[in-house]
Parts: sequence; C-alpha cells; structure tokens
Amino acid sequence: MTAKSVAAFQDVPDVPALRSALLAWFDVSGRDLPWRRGQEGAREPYRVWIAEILLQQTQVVRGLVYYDRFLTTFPDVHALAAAPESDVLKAWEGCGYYARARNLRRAAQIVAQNGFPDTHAGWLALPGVGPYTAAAVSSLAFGEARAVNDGNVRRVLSRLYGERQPTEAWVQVRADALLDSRRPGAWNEAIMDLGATVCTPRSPRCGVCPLAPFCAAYASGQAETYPAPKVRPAVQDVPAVAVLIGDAHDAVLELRTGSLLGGLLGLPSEPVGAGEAVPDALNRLCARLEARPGLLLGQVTHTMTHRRVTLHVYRADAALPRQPVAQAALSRLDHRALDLLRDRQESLFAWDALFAE
DNA sequence: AATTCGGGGGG
DNA sequence: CCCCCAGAATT
Repeated sequence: MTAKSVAAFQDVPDVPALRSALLAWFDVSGRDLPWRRGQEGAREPYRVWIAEILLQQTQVVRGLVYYDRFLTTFPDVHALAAAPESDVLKAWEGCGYYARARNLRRAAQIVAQNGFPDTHAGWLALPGVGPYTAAAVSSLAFGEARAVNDGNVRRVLSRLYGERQPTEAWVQVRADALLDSRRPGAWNEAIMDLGATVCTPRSPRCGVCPLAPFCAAYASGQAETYPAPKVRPAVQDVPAVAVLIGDAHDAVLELRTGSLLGGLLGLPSEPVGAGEAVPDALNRLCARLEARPGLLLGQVTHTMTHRRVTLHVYRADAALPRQPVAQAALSRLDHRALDLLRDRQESLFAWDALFAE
C-alpha cells in the first residue's frame, strides 16, 4: 500500500462497510435501556427527552436510578409542567447541574401548551436543549437524520481518524458524514453504545470492536492515547462558614440564588473573605440572621468541578422558622454539614444507651 | 473560544 | 489524585 493510499484510507474510510459493521454489532450487542421503549427511530419523546437531559455529563449507571424515580414522580409532561420547582429539584437532588432540572420544568410548560416539537429546530428552541439533545431526540423519537456529538462520539471519531485534538466542529463534520440516514436513531444509539462499552477512555476493548479494521488509532497500537486529555481549570479553595439552627430534621434553611446550586436550599452561609478570620465571618453571618453564634460542630469539604469548598459549621440560635429537611432539596455539601450534628446526636444516644444498661 | 456548573466512579 | 461522563448557557 502506498503512502498516498494510506492517507486516503484514513481520510475516507469505506463508509458503507463501516456503517454495516457498527449496526450489525449494535443489533446484537446494543444496550437495553429503559428510555429505549418503542420502535427504533420512534421512541417515546417524553422518555427520550428526560433521559437525554438527565444524562448530560452524567454516566448511564447513575442516570438509571434517577430516571426511574423521576418518571414515577412525573409520569408525563403535564405532571412535570404543573409541579412546583422545589418538587422537581427534590427529584433531581444529588444529581448535580441543577439548572438542568429548572430548564426542564420551564420547557415542560412550553411543551404542555404547544405539544412536543417534531423537528430538530423545534427541540433546539427549548430551554436546556442544545445541539446534542436536539439531535438525540429528533433522531431517536422522530427518525430525523441528525448526528449526535457527545463525549462518546468525540472519542470514537478521534480514534477512528487518528485526531488527537478534535474540535467540536471537526467531530460534527465527521459525525454528519458517517450517519446512516436509513437508521439515524439506531446509528446514534450504536455509536454511543460503542463508546460507552467498547471504545472506552482508559482500556478500549479493541479486540471486540467492530470498527477496529477501520480505525487509525488501533492501527497505531495506541488507541488509549486518543483523544488528548482536555486541559481543565485549577481547583480553587473556597472557605465558608455556615450555621445550623435547629436540628438535623428541622433546621433553618435558605434558598440559594445565583448560578452555584441555585434553586436548592441550604444552611445559611457566608464565604470567608481573603485574609478574614473564620470567627469574623461567623459573626457577620449571625449579624445578618440576628442569630446568636454557638459551638463549632466541625468542618466538611466538598469539591464541585473547580471549587473545593471547606465549610466551617457552627451551631446557632435564632427565632427563625425551621423547615423539615427531608422535604428540601439540598446539595451534598449541606447534607454532610447536617450529618455532623446527626453523628453527634447518634453518639450521644449511644452513650445514653450504654449508661442505661 | 473559554468559563462555569455537581457529583461520583474508576484507574 | 486525576480522569471522564449521552452538554448547555453565559460571557
């Protein structure tokens, strides 16, 4: 084979053969997932839509749990549209990226009025629906020939073409060209299944990959080195103080506003300023609440993408309304802060039990 | 084009 | 500890 034909092979694989190979593999080895109910290319729009939002930056294994719970709580778009935002966030609690849940509810209110969009452009117009989700729903539920571009596709195509630095546009061009327009829904499900179960980030199973004969990275013998790791921003340390007024079951909670954990409830808190002492921040917080500061309960640390928050948790007293913690949507950070008191109460209970004997 | 937004699983 | 995950909105 000449150098020229090698280059030609890598730029233009035998597309019909490649399509057949992947779809044949998918027909045998594709995953059976709960949002794939209904016929290929004609899945139920509501189920597909919820799944696609839930799975944004969320692994399928974890999404499965939330998916069942969410569909039980909100069986159709009308139930979702009618629900208070706090109920939707409670169903989303612990799943992260909470703007997804808020946008989902807003979009449901639009869909409840106008009906489900049946085109890519129609889906793209809904809040929380971007290029990936619009392509996924319009192809999986409506059979439209739109190629998805997600983390799986990016990795599969990076390896297939031997491109270590694939840009969004680069991936989309190849994805569009490879899409089998006779089975767009199945094609999209297939390439994502391949990325999730065979063409995995660390230890790709090239020995069972239907695309190995077409794959430049496989030919190089270093498939696992494609694509190059993304550069990520450094993690920033963020100290803060919080107060627990009440107990682990009924506590004073504040509604978080802004982009970080916006819409969730949490213990009243304040950031500790640069060079500020923690007790000073506590006094500032208690002054705002008209509360009397109490003893230190402990510290909890929680990392959220690029912030490492260390929360110094104190008890405090104030004449403020408390609310049942179990019904509130809280971040993991606030749950850990509440656990400080829960653990303490349990150990006190254990001491009582010991002395009672 | 770069940042920001959660949280957890796996090497 | 470091990587990534069925991305979207904002700047």
